Amino acid sequence: MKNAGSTASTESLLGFAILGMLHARPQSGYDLRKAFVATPMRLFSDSPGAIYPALRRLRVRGWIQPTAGGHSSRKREAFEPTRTGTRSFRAWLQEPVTREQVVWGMEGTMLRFGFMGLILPAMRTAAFLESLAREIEAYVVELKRYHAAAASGMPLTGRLALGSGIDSYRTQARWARQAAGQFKKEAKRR
Amino acid sequence: MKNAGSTASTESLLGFAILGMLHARPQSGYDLRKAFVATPMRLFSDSPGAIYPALRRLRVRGWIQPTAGGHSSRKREAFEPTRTGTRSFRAWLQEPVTREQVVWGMEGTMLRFGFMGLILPAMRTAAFLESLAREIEAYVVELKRYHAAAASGMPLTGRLALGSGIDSYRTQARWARQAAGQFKKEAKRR
DNA sequence: GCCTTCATGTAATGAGTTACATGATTCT
DNA sequence: AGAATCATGTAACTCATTACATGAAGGC
Repeated sequence: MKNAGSTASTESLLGFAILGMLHARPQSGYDLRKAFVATPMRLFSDSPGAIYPALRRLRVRGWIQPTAGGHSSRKREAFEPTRTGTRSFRAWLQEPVTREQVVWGMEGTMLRFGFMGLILPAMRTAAFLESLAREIEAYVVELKRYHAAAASGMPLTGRLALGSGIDSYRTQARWARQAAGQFKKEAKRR
Repeated sequence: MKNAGSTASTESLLGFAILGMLHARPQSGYDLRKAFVATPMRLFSDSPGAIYPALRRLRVRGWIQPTAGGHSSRKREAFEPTRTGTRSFRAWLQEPVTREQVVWGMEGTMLRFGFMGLILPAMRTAAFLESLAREIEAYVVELKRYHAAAASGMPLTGRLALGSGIDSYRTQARWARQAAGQFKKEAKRR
């Protein structure tokens, strides 16, 4: 589904998801597969045909490397992020939220937010959430305009679907505003 | 991103989106592109490299055909659904809502709902919404369990992201229940 | 020794993305 | 006539999907 939302480096969303997981803890491809089925990261594929090629891509880019310990007893090869990997990851986390990302689904955006706590200070996270809220609110205005204008000529279900979408976005915008406040407070507190 | 959610016939979500638009009104590839940028269907690609191949696929399957009138003045070739196309479309609309579809994003599901008013009776729509609500609610239970269990070992942002996702799902489930009620009433009224 | 699970991979396929190509039509 | 827009298409590339292949470890 189009791009992961990265302007600079182009890597798939799955790639960044893996990179993020490796920032939490060095893991093997098999570990990642298990995590992808057992956690809310189910959003991502657990198929080896997706994960192992992604791992190779990341390795070739020099973003991850096998852990120093080498594959222990069992033939498991765990990976950890390299320094450039962490730099790329941080850059990805800090990319501005675009309208496109909001329109094409919030998976990537929420994934970024979920990983932010690993390596970004609270202030950055607050800024991210505020830009997210702004983008969503702007998009809601656009959607409402359309909803009002094109109400006729659409089946009832179409109008309801659109209305439900608008509501979801508004809820998410409110949430982002409120969470941003929390992180700002957190940033000041310390 | 994985499948459109069809068990029987495999056609991409874009393909079904196009098929649905053609049920509303015969259109050319160019018309569809314009609609995809100008309406909330922006979710779909407006790139010719996606739409024209999709149109060909649908034509080869015998689901759509050029309109009888032929391309009027300008070289526009409008398409309309065939009888088998409508049958496939109706079958797609009526496919049960699966957990996978809920996990992998509601785009396909909401798209189906939005088109339902075109060719399905209110009773069917109500049934669809109820099965949707059931699936979402079951998934929310799963997510909550994970949220409670894995609260530790996740960064704050991760927990918040998960919590926000759960809230969104709950809101959507409530909406589905309420809308289902409306359609049931509508079905009885006539 | 055999079977299951662990663990990594590859091949074929399908579909979307970007970017370019190609005519036809209307406007000025 | 020349420019802009209409309208359809193709080529190269990327990435995920399904399904299959391979070998090693450990349980019985």
